[in-house]
Amino acid sequence: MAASEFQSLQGMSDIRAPEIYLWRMIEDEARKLFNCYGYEELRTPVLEKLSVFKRSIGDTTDVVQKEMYAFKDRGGRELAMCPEGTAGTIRHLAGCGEEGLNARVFYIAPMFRCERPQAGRKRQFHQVGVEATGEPNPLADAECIALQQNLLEAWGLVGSKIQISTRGARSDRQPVADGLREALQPHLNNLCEDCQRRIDENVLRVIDCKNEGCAKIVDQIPSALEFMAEESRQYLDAVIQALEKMGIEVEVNPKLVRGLDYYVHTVWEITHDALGAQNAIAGGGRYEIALGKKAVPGVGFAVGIERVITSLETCGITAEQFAPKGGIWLISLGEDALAENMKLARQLREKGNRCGMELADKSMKAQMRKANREGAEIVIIRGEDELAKGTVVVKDMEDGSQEEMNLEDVIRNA
RNA sequence: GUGAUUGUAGCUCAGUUGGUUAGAGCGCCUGAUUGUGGUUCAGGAGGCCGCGGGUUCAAAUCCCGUCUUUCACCCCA
Repeated sequence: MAASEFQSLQGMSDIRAPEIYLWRMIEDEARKLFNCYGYEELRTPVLEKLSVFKRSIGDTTDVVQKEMYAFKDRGGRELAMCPEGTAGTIRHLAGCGEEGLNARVFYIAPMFRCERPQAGRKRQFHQVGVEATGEPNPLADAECIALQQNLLEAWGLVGSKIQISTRGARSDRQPVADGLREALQPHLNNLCEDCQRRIDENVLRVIDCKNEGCAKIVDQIPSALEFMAEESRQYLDAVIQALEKMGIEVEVNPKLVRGLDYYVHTVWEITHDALGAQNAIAGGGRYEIALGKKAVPGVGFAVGIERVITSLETCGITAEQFAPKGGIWLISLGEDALAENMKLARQLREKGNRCGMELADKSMKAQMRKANREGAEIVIIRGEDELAKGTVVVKDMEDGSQEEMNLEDVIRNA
């Protein structure tokens, strides 16, 4: 709380115990599950050439235009900190030749976006995401969504909703934009200010405007899907059918808009009510990204760890549940016992025991209090008497019982 | 980028119309006869009142700036 000259940056926070226990659970469960699905971990640099993001996410998107940490380094090179994970991943895979066109990778990494912080939005935030490259195939998309659902389940998250839609093939973009514009034209004067601007810049944004008046108008006009080629709609249907076979329910929402340029065909979003205005905990879709000679097709998703954590908390899942517990606490009475206990602690720790002790000469009462506070299950007491006899007193903190035991036996049974 | 909002002890917060040594609860430390925790009781330590300016005899309190917190818009995970 103490604000100082050397405080951390706005929207960037330090993560420590107990909260960190939840982070570790999330990461551990993710790695386990990704292994089951045959995904390998990929760690890409935080910094990339600015062009990587411009080219893949899109030059005109808000993410690139107003949210990135972009700067020139000492050599005048234009760089940016990754605002999302797909671009860097595909930049890597695009350089892997044949192998990169049929890969399954996942990442757990920090992302950076220079926006004003608010609920569920940090300037440094963290995502766990996957990418599976390969030619468009509805089954691949369905499997990716299945993986995502399994992931949320593995974390114990309940109450999330999945919405799905399609952006159609690239060739559908123009007809969709034209079609929507034409349909909206008669209502132009009734749209909100933003939408009057958006109708030219990015019609799709009009579709998901939260303004009530705009929403009503949008309900009256045909959905974007109706301006797409038949094959594009069939592709979405195939994904939905495959999901149904796996027992995964989705809500089709033609108004779902995903802003990044690289998406084609299937797009989806997971929302959770716990979150407030930023209610998406995960988003994904099929894409096509040209960062090399050949465009890399693939499908993937990313989950926001911070947002998952707030959602988990409303499910009653807390960090404390994953806190390390129990262990042994050593109590030393006198300097000799203290020195000997240092040795004992080392031996116990070498055998994998969680073991703590006071390193200063404190009263027994103080040491016992600390042992209790640290949640020790067992306390080992050593004073001059025990030292002389080669024994220790072993106390069970739960029921308060204690007995004198041979030091060797204690180490052997640890 | 726009509009609100916050900052006082380790934590959660009081602090009257500007006025003397800035408070509480929890936590922490020490004790309640020699080497035994979680309960109780007694005592104690601990504060650049976010930071920098200004007004005033006098500022935690009023004014300006700045950083930060939280929230919304925009957009996204």
